[in-house]
Amino acid sequence: MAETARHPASRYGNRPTMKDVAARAGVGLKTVSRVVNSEAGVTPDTERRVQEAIDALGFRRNDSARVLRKGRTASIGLVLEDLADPFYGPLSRAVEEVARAHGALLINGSSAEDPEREQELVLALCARRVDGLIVIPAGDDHRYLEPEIKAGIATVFVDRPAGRIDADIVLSDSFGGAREGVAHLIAHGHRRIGFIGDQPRIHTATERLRGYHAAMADAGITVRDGWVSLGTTEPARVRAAAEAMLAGPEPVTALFAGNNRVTVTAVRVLAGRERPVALVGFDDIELADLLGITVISQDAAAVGRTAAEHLFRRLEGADHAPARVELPTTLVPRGSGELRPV
Amino acid sequence: MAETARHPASRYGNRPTMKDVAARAGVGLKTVSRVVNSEAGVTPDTERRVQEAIDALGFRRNDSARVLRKGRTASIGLVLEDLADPFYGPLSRAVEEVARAHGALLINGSSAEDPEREQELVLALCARRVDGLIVIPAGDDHRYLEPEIKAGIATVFVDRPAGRIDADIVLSDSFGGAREGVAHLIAHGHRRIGFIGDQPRIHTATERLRGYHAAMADAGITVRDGWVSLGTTEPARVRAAAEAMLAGPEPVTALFAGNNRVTVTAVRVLAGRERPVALVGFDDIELADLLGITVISQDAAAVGRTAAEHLFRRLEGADHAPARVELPTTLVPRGSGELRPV
DNA sequence: CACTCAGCTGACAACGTTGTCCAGGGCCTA
DNA sequence: TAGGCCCTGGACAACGTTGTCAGCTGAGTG
Repeated sequence: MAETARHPASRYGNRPTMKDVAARAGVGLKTVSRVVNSEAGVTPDTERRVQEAIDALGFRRNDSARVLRKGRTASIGLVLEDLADPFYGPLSRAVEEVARAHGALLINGSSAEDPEREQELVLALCARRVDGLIVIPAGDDHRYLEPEIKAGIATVFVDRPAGRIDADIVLSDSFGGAREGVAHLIAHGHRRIGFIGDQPRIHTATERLRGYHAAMADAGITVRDGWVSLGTTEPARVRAAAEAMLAGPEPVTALFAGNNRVTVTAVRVLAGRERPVALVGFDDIELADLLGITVISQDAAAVGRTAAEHLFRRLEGADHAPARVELPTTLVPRGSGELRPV
Repeated sequence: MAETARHPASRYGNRPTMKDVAARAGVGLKTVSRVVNSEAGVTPDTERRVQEAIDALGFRRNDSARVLRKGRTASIGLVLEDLADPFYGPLSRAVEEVARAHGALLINGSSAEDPEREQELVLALCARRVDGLIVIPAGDDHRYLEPEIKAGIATVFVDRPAGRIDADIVLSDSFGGAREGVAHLIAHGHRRIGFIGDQPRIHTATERLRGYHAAMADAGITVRDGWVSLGTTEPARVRAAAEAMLAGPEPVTALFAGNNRVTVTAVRVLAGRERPVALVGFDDIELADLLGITVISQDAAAVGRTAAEHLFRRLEGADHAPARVELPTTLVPRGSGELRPV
């Protein structure tokens, strides 16, 4: 027991170490290290003996110690909003693939759109000394990351720019995408168009709103009070917002949904209505083709891949000024966005 | 440069250590450690001085060293098939939430259904000394994990049992779910029912097929050649399989889809047909309600949560025999499964 | 046969942290 | 005022690995 307290690492369950392997194989510690790392300069016979000892003992190198010694963890951190959101699955997977190609593991965390939780997660990852960080920011002040970045943790922000610090960023063209989507509705004859988006705190939400306003202004349409709803994407509130816009003597004839969750709820609301209402949503959704939903599609996997590749280029020494990469969006017409106003 | 070689950890970018903080605050090393870990026995005044030094230097504890010393990494590994698959997003998120509640981080990896890649990932996680592992197995031989488990890495398998070793397992009732779904079709008058599933190598695929056979046998129906297709879930092949079953003089009047990806393709195939064909799919899909798709729903989040809770119970010392937890599925009738044969 | 040289091997320190243990100082009590 | 005790602080070793460097062996050469 006292033994346990003295050697807390026995919690590993007394895993064999290189020392044990060395003793069993009758060689020196460093020779085991050489075999484990496939370094040159070991006779085939010695190597065989060491390998046998490794197999017999079930030895597995302790990467914690290795990391401590080498200074690189071969892991990167990804902090996103919600792993369960269909937008982040492919993004995360794409990041993982790039990491794998570079021999790195991926540590994942969801901020749940809570700035404090984001910071807590990011700092935990920094304490682990991840080599790099990919962050989909929830907060709007990332100065807490300055010492970390200065200390060498490469960081790339995704989907929304970092707050109050200058850093690499990869995002979709939210403004342009929304503008195109709304212009598409206008081109099909709509003038009274509603916009339902996420909280204005979120950068993409305001960018998309800005796109909406730009398209309306381009067409010389004055946006009326009540056509715009910004808030949570919680179904009940989105439903209420949509229904309010669709009521009254001069209801909107078309809706622009600011993200995939809003689109899903909007589809449900519109499905229960007699009068057809046009709809364009930002972000693609599975089966949207079967439901005939017109969307502004952004390629989540491409965003993730681009960000990760950028990160590894930094890790390999690229030290140019922070860059901003904006990926284009695509309008995918499927019917709902081509309905004429009634 | 020689300096760099001698002190490879300078790759951290010369991050300050506790020693640096101690020097700056004019206290001993251990005192800094105490402050960092909020241990008792430090005067408020000393604590303040240390804290100031920490902030000034931008010190962040190096968890690698901590882990090495303490023997616990406060992280768990999750190896699944594909993070981009909508089934695994919620599962992964649920695992993450439980981990978070226990103060642990989550390291994620996708096996892409490749046994070799699974093993590679799992062993990499073991080398990191994750405290525990949650694995959705791709391979069917997990004896390679025996030394790891013996060495104390708690392991829970999910969705499919481990191969050739005895371990904890949490899964959905694939057999019962499929049987219920097929029986549902039979109850609506179908006799010629097709089954399209994943590769027989995958446990859930064969369990669901077994459920199909059981339901058919219960109804005294002889399953004909050509009603069953097992293979990849790649859209083109699923499409070909479905079309083959729907052709000929005695086509099937209903389809049972073995997983969400098959269901999606099946819906696409059936959407292009005149004659209505009934469909029940295993796994729920977003917007399936709007498309009226009847499914056997399994609660991915519940599976993830259960597995993670089980894992942490193990980590906290539970050492009963390996357990098997089977979660029930739910039939959700939405129209497609209630169509009568034509 | 002595010498060189190359190729293997192992002793040792260091990575940054935490557990143990001891020293010193202040305070309280007798 | 002396004695004892508690509280705070620090020296030191250890966790398991890898880089450095020096020693050893055996073969080849003059």
